[in-house]
Amino acid sequence: MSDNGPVAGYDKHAYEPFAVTVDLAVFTLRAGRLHILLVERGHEPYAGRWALPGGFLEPHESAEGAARRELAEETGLADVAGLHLEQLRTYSEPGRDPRMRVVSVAFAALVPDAPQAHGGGDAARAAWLPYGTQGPLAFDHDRILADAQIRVGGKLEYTCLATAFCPPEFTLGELRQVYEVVWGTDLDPANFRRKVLATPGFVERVPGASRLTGGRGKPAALFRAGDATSLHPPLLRPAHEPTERPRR
Amino acid sequence: MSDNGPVAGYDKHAYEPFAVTVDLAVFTLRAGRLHILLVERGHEPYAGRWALPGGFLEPHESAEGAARRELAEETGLADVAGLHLEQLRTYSEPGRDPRMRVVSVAFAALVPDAPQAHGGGDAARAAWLPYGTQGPLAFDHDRILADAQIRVGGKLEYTCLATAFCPPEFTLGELRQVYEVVWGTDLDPANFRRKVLATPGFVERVPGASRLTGGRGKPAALFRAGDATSLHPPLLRPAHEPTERPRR
DNA sequence: ACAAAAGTGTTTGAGTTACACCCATGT
DNA sequence: ACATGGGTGTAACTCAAACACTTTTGT
Repeated sequence: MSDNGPVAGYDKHAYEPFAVTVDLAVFTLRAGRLHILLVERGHEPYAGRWALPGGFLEPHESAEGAARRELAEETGLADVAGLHLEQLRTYSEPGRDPRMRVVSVAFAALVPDAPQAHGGGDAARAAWLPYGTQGPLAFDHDRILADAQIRVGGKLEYTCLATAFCPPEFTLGELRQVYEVVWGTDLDPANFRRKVLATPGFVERVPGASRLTGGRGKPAALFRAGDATSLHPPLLRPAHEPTERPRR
Repeated sequence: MSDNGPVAGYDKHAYEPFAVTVDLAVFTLRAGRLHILLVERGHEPYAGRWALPGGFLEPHESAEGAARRELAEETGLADVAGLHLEQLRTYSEPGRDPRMRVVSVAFAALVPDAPQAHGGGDAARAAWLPYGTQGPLAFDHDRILADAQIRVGGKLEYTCLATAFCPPEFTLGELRQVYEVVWGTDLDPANFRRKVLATPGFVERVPGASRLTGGRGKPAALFRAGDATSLHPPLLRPAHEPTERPRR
């Protein structure tokens, strides 16, 4: 952005051009497992491999705009406007695409329990796969996906992001399951409930309504996502390995 | 990255090329204030305005590589390898540079009390300015800088990042000052000390040595940065609006 | 009746805050 | 002597983990 680069006059074609793309890690919760949206590549390189959905930036759009457009095309969802879409980071290592220099802005998207995936506008096959079963992906998409999963898991701790996985109305048990599935841990239902309700604006009660929770158990109250976005104090993930702490 | 874009054959010059640059928000602590490294623009647009240092990606380097190269050029520091450099996000709105389509990967860098800034390899003037006194910057750099400051402040809470502002050996008072300056709050020295020492790997004692703290007061023990990177439990910033707390 | 999940209550303990107090140095 | 910042001790408080217990459904 400064003029300290080698080109002072911005000769548009003097240098090897960079292609700029977006890649999307689209997560959903289905059948109690974290799923990820993937497309199958039709040609080389990596023909037949799964890859993250994505595509080129068009001249008039920002990376966020391109990501939301791709999200709509690949998921087939009608109202893509309300979905959570978050820029992750940009991957720019030379050689990450063998054909040319591609700089890719990666995004993470969170969608409620998903409609059928379909191959977007073109012939590529698209599918929701349980996270962890996807095998090696094309390009550096394994790394992007891993980075995305870490980011999403971390953001659950200090944001109200978890509601993005839920339908418009949900029970606290469903909300708790979001944390349990993404973190791979169990949470105490009683303490979770207190914690969520003690955070103003995290969720709000839907008056009157309640939902039977799959047959078993007492019917649960329904909640909507509130207008809060951050979680103070945070909802900390249980310590994975209990830290051996020296006492004085 | 997928082939869902409009161009299947990767014709390198068929599209308006994107320029890819890096922009750096370089922070340091000097004289008890947060300072930011800026360069003065020599020509239009925004001639005479301050801007973040940065420049074009060269064909063989990643954004991280370009950022570290620019950091070395602009700060004049010898060992730029150990400095903390962190990708912030990518700014890609069309029109953010009036001349052409520029996609910029922004980084935040943290350096210990700084040597003289000098204009890098070219004629641009460079200087350390106290954060907040810089006036409107060129392009969208005000926003990038604000985003960077928020990110750095937040990361102090749950990472060991604060040592990146310190020289190789430092006192706990100096480390505490990092938090106080970046957050703009005062911290209790006693509790801060306990908190830092209770986190394994945050700092380690330099045996024997101690430093006179600018003349006044008891000589303080010296510490080095440890090998820990994250802070569990976090060192939370005091509540911004003081919660009405019943006194004992 | 039993299992299962929602929801409430209570105990306990870890961690933080606030502040009192001593220590070592320069002026 | 006194101011200044380093460093230790401690009581009060807050919050969250753990778990017992009641409620309401389906089988």
